[in-house]
Amino acid sequence: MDNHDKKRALIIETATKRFAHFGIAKTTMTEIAKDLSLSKALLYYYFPDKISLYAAVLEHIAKKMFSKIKQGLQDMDNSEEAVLHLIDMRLAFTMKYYNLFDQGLNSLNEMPDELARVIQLVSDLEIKILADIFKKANERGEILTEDPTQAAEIFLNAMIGMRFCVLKDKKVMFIPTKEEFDEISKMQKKLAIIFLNGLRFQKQH
Amino acid sequence: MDNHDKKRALIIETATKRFAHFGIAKTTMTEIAKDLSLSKALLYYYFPDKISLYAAVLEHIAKKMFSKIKQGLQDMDNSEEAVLHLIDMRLAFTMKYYNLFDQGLNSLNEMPDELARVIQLVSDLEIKILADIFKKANERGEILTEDPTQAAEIFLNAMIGMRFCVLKDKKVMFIPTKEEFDEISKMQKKLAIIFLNGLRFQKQH
DNA sequence: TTATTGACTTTTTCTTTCAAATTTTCAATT
DNA sequence: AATTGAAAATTTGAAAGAAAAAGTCAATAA
Repeated sequence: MDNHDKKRALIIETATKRFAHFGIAKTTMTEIAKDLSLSKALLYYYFPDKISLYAAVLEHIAKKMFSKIKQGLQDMDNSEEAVLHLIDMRLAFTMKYYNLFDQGLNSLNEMPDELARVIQLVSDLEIKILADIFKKANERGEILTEDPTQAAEIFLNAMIGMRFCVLKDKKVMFIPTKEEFDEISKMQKKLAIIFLNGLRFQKQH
Repeated sequence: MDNHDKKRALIIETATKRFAHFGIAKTTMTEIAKDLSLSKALLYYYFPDKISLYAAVLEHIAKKMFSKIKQGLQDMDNSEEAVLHLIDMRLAFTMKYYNLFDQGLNSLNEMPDELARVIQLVSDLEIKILADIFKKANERGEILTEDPTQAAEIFLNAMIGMRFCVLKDKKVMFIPTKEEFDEISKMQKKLAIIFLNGLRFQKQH
């Protein structure tokens, strides 16, 4: 990693703290520059605009999460344990970086290309991880899926989407409480168990 | 049904057209009154406020949908067919009354009590319908669920939530297109099949 | 007593304006 | 290539006032 990349990484690291805590809207480039004791203009030397820096931060955190998930996955020898681990790690990161993840999804206006790219990338990476879990389970004979990637996609959409439904009833204005996160997590795990069970003898069609 | 109730029903019917097409925000009480050729004040004689009228419309449409679902359910003798039918009917109504259903979920500010009540009611009704499907399937020996209501809740949260995830990637500003609705529906059906399969030999715990 | 209304009040939303904050650019410097 | 200060361009936020919409009520008709 050359000097340029090192500095970039440093900026990302610092920006992460601000973005994770206050979200993109409540964080200014001036603040990030001040945190790093350098000029705002220099930030623009390393990142073309605020959104790109934000996207870089998002990518960084997501990859950190995936690396942690994969790490835990090494010791695991059955798919149920693996998927529940994925859900747990997801919950931990979502709670810690709520403002970060929230933004990308929440904006109703048009999404900048760079951000869209990162979100797509992150989504693909997560599907891949889960698809790999399914593939291994397939090999072990635990389940029987012809298309692990598709199954992963279905499961992730369902599991992640649950969040919106569970929170819908309650009046969740800002950041969900620990209890609300736990409720979501519990639901997601129940879904996971039934879903995996459903893959055991999936009908071929 | 006495005169009072008849008039109420007429108001609801007329209001439905406006709300379904323009949503609650873009529909005024004056417009509804004009449609009915009566005074705005009279609307307030029948409904305490705009939200209550909106809630009544929502309840009316939801019950219409559930009645249609149940009707179709009568001829069906297996759970998969039944659940797929539920998804189809849901799609049809969601497409037709998109602006209607969208509102309740979308408002980030606090939800008025009356609207919350109706949404809860509608949610409960749908859970009951699906739980009944599961119970019947249980009796037929198709599946094996100790808690059909809980299973229904999990499935509905997952299935409905999918919508948000599937639409997230794409830039869906306003009303989703037919294609997007179809994509969601396809996903939901795949989930349904795996989920039902997962209930066949559910682990007791 | 119930249904209905027009005129009224209150509340919310929209528009405009303007200053301040923030993002973004750039020529000059190390 | 890395860095900066200063300035331009853009976005945001507050204030104020107008317009629209929600909601009320005393009077009237049936």
